[in-house]
Amino acid sequence: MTGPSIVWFRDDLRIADNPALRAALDRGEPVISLYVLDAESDGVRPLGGAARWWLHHSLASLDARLRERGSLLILRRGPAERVVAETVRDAAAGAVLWNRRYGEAERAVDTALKAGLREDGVEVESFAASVLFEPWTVRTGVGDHYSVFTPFWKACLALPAPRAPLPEPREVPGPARAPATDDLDEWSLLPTDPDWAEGLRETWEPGEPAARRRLRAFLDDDLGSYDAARDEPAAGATSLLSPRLRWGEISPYTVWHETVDAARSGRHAASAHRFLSELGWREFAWHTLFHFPALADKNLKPEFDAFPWPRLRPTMLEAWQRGRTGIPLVDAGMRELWRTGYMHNRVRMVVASFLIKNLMIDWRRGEEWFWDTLVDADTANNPFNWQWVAGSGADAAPYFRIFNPELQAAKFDPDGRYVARWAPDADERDQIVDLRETRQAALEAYEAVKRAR
DNA sequence: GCCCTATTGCA
DNA sequence: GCAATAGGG
Repeated sequence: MTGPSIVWFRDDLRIADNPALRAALDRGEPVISLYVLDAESDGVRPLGGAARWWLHHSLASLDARLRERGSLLILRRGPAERVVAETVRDAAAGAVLWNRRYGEAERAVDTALKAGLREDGVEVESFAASVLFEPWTVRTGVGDHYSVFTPFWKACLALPAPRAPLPEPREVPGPARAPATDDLDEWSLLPTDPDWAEGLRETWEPGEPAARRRLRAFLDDDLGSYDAARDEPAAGATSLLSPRLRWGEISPYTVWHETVDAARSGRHAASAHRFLSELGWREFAWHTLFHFPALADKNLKPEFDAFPWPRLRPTMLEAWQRGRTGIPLVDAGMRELWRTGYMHNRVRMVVASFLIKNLMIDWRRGEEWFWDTLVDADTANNPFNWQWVAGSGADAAPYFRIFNPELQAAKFDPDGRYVARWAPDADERDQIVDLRETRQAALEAYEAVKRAR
């Protein structure tokens, strides 16, 4: 069917290595780039506050890049299945292209839309773009999915290497008459009353060009120290790519290949290997979500349903959220998060362990807070990693592995630079719980899980 | 991807 | 008295 090609952008806000966009350009018809803000489809999780901030700026950046190339980004809001179908009808489009999603609710939308459009004679095609290995391609010897990371990643690495990234298009010709679009400002994605985004503006530049520069700077300047320093929150040794990958401003294929190239030309084999395995954890989280769609709600290990969470104490939860626990490393992490929409990975593990094991608050409350405050939270990695810390997840830390925030600080922030930066006053506070007593109580509560096994 | 405790070896 | 290490949660 002839007629313009619609590229439905979702978590892939880039023009380089975007197979759906590439396929649209190859059709030779004008291209309509569409983004749908969908808070209505069944089971699709509404974005958190920090995510909305990032999305606003990333969409603005994508629109600017499309305008430089002869078109623009069309914005619509509403349930995606209806909105995309309407856009197809209004534009008399001949094809709709998108990059695949792996959550259950998202797949349901995409599958229904695909069927409906094909019935109307519209070409529909989808592509792999946000994971290096799609969930159904990685199987154990007996055909199961993996539940332990190391064999999972080994199996991935034994598959054919991820394809090379596609080059960035020079032109994206739009139709003579562009379809109607919403005004991005009308979506009110940015906070106004109050405007709490100052720290985010100071910290981040969303958008594809900045994402590419960040990868380059990381590989050129920081890769060498990554393996040794990645666990030190004050070292600045990590890639800071997580939000860029979450929004698809850069593709994992690009990260993969540029990292492999950097390692080939340098002496950073151990660091490159380690960094790629972090991409592997990201893959593992998406695969786990694909096979266990209730990841954000249900314990992956059902015996954890027996865990005796005490009645929620809102003041404890709030002290944690605001960084007022009196535990320096915990407060530093929670304030970094509140200010910047980000937290160093080592500190994420520490604050999560503290919430779950010392405060005995259900991991879901922590997951919700991170969902609302992190710029990089996605529907797979956020719950996956919370379950990992809780002990209820895939290849999780055993429950009895309880982080001691003071020892973690001594080990990974020995000169106290990170704590001094984010929580210089934390030492003056009373600690809201006794680390030793609460650790013991958590170990005793864990007995219920062991009995339920 | 950990922490705690007890024990051992050495001073 | 301390550091290193094993064993177990």
